[in-house]
Amino acid sequence: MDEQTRMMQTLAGVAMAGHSVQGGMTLPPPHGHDGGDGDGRKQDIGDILHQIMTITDQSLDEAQAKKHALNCHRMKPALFSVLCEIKEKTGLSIRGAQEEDPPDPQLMRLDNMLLAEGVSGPEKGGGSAAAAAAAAASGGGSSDNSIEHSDYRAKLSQIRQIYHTELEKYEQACNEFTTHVMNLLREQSRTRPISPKEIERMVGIIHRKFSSIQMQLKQSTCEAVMILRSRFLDARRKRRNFSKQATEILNEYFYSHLSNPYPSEEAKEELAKKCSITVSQVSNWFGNKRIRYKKNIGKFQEEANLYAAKTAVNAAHAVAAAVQNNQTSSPTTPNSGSSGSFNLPNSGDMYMNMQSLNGDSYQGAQVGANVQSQVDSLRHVINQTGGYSDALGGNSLYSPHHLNANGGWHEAATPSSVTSPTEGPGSVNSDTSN
DNA sequence: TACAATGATTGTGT
DNA sequence: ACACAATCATTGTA
Repeated sequence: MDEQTRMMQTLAGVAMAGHSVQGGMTLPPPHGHDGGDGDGRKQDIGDILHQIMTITDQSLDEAQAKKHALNCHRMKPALFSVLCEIKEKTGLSIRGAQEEDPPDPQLMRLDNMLLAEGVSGPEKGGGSAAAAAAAAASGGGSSDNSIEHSDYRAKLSQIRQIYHTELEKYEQACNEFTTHVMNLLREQSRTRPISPKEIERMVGIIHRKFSSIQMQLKQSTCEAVMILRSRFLDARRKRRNFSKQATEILNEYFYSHLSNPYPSEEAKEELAKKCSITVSQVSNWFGNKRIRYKKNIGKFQEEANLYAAKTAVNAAHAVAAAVQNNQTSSPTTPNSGSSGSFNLPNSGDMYMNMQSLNGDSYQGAQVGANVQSQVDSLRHVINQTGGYSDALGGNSLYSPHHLNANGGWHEAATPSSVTSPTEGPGSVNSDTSN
């Protein structure tokens, strides 16, 4: 407004000084001769300018009519050239005030995040990559959780779709508005001088306005993604019980390694693969299992029996097969001497026999490990059938003999060093994770 | 709906 | 880095 007023005053001044404007310019058509004095002319020009300035306040029809009248006015070219001249002079200040927009760091951050999340990236690959990255970030790290994250990905792609449609809408609105304004300016350029630079500047302003809206969109999209991530990838919220099969496999391992239920990294991986869960899930499971078992052994007795019996059958087969394969006459009844003792000398001997008889140390170790794991089960079953007193009572037949006085497995492993050879190099089911 | 079971997280100790 | 213990939050069930 300040600029406009200034221009108006300047215009009046120039018109006066240069005598380039002649005659009155009131809407009733002016008289053709140079009859007016200075004051009259000034008054006329003032009227015209006032009309121009107030044109926006009038109704559309009215304004259109006035515009047309002004356009047809014989003084129009003269007035136009004066306006051009003034504009030329004042244009510098406008141009000087204009600055090239620097890249907004916040916008860049949002862009990067959206790209990383696969919202603004390429269509398909981005999403899964983001899901995988998110999975890795959440501590999973395995590729097995793709099924788990399908829901997450579905939601993510929903967000992505909304984001893109909104973005498109904004872009469309921006373009529409820009062309509208440009048309308007072009139209107005017939009545007032508008340089291409000015149009450009106006377009820039519009774009900036729209990009700020776009930034809001990006921000809210980022927020939505973050919420989604916390909802879906915080597994505590989205806990799924493992499949029956998986639980069975884990329990089988647990109860067949009751003396030392600490699967090695390799064993964990193996179990994870078998159960279609992650290694950390296996670790969690064993952590929970150990603690819960230890806390309430009585409660797990039945389960223990079940799995022990289950694996005992396998053990018998495995032992028989191993014995047959090795054509040895080793005893097939592993704990004939087991009277509830913690140490299982036979199992150790068996391993030793296997290894000494078998030239292939790796194979020997494997057989040994298998045998050892089955021996745990066998011992358990035998103890059970042999009648056990309460598990918590000191010297019971089936007691957590593998647990030390402190209730820890680790210390108990020391006296049962005879079983440690089963975890020799190359042992697949080695429990020596420490 | 209350309760148990269960997978995951957090804090602590080694 | 790992294990343990406590705890949380969800799921399954009677």
